[in-house]
Amino acid sequence: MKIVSWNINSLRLRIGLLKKFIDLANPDVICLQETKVEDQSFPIFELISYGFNFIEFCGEKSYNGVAILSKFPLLNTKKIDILNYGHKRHICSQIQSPIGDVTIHNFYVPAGGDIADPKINNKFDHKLKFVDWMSDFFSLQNSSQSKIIIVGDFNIAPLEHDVWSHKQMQNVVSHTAIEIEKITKLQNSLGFVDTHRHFINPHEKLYSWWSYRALEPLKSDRGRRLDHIWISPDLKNYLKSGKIYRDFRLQNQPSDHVPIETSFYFS
DNA sequence: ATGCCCCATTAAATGGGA
Repeated sequence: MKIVSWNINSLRLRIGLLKKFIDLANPDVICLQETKVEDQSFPIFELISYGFNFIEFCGEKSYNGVAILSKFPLLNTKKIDILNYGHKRHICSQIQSPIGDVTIHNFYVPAGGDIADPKINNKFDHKLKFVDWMSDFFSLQNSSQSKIIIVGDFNIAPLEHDVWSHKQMQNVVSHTAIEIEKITKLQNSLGFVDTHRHFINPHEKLYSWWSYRALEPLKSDRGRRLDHIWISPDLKNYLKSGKIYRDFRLQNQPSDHVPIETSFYFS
């Protein structure tokens, strides 16, 4: 079973690129963020005809928006308006998968604005509270609801080599100490395994996002690992591989984020 | 060295991304 997370930065603009990715990677489940499309305009039939018979989405005009595309049945879909901001930043479903029923949560964590001070920057305050909400939420999940996957654009690069320069990024939103503290607390809330770091040594640079401002993003390679696929500990034995599609940053009209993937063994 | 960008909405700016 292959699961993908991708901040696509406008689904309608990049539906062709999504199909190209599907042809290449053949994923079973795709979680999208920043779909930027209202539900009545969601290209549901186009995606069903592309092999995803089970689709759940939660969108709004211009901003945010999340979706789950699946080849396996999706049950009990929930869309939580986290902290009541009215933003479409969460959707979760139960996947009837070959490795049993798995609950998948798809998050688009707020970017947080420019200034890393919650007292003068409301967006940063929102971001910190959003991650706190996630920690509290998963702290309350009991062990009977096992097999949980959380994915999405967390907008935080937690490790030293998740950014191109740990030193120069220390005061830049996405890699500040307070954000790293919050996301580490989230990871500990349920003992989540960071699936990409499970396969790739923490001393190796690893990114999933490169600024649009870079002329040759992969050459200067000033990226950040903002996108994540985490699993509850009971899924660890199923882990097969992790992959980040770096080259997708070089496609025509790319998203600034690339697709990330985690594969699981059957049985 | 996050700077020289990109997207959606809407009609030449603006808000948001990060």
